[in-house]
Amino acid sequence: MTDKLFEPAAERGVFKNLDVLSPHYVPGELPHRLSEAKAVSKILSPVLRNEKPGNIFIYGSTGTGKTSVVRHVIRELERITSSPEDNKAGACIKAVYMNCRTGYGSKYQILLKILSDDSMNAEGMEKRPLEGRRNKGLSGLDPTQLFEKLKNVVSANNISLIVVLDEIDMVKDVDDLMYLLTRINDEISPGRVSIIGISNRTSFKEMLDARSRSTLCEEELIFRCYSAPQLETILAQRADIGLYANALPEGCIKLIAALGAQTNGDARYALKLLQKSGELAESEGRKSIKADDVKAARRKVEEDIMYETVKILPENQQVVLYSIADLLSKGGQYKRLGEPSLEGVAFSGEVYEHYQSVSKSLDRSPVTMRWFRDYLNELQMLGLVLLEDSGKGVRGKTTLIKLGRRPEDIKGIVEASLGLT
DNA sequence: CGTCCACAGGAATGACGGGCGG
DNA sequence: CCGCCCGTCATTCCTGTGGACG
Repeated sequence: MTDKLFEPAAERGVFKNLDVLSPHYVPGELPHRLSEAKAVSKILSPVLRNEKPGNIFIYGSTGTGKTSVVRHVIRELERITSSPEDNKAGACIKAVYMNCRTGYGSKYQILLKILSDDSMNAEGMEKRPLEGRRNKGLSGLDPTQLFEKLKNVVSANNISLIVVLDEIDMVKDVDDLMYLLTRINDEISPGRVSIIGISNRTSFKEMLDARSRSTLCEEELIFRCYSAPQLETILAQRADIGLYANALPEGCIKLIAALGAQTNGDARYALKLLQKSGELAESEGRKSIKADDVKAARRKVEEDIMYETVKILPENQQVVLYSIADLLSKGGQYKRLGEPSLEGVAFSGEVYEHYQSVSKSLDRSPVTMRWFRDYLNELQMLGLVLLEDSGKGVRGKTTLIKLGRRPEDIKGIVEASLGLT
């Protein structure tokens, strides 16, 4: 029983406000991430005195609040600078956030984004006599010109520019980008640029060259996974705002949190689990979630998450993934030489052959070996396939390809994404 | 032991489409 | 509307590497 006698009539039985469960929602308070938020704001605080803060590299697996914390701190920073009594130094802070996975995978695209971002063009820009007319929207310029342009804008307006690069491991020429952005600080007197890089890949740091590593990692933060009790608080907080009272029994919170903790302490996963559980309950006309809903939602969530990553892949990559799944689901092993067959493993050669015939049957023209290999590596980066160097004994030099889960499942997901039958 | 096979991944180059100036 | 300059995707060519085999 709630303390209210009458609940307002609602179409939905469980959800009051679904937005709250979205991964993009940044709550006013971040449970269990206060010290991280403080650390970030402390590093950034020089910006309020018009001094350059250190670059930050944030590392932590998915759903550990990296993005939320950064957005939260930036939001706070913007609030402070917009109030004259808090912003005594008159600092002009521009923060540009982008997720490098979605369309910002090269230094060019990133520079373009920074320059075209609303916050860079908002007030002030046109008024200053920095270059006369064409200030807005210039693309079709080469990177060095973009660079000069950015320098001018930042310097002429004494901007403290904070570039947030989420999923920074997805940008191809990071080293170039790092060099470019940090060089601005050497070449201009007023104005400064600092970088916040976010990644969930451990290996990323090693991929950087020594120079850009030391610049990016001036300050380093590691976000640890959430424990089950921590996830409980997070879930309870969101349920409080997003769900009707009593829609989520205590036991279900614990269950979802436990499952979330098993899945790398991924809050995003846990929240999605909550959402799907609620939808299941609603679909049966109930007003509260049962443990069975949660269990049933699990599989759905995993498929959903995978589907999301597959869906945004270029079609060619999807076809490559499909070929792998298809071959492995048929138990593909290397047949040409009388070699020991390995369960669930395929060689790059045979997969390429299969890919060619799959492409034909889909009425698409297959790409060359060369690109096929690049796609394979790309899929590995995304964690969709496992590649292993065939060490000794197997064959000259080849790659062993495996899938993280059942080939049939992946096949189905890609089929859905490509719109096959 | 040299040669060939099967593959990895760098470099050069071209086709294509988008925004911009005229 | 056209030509220009860009980035991206893709091909082609190439060099390197390691096991297999006569």
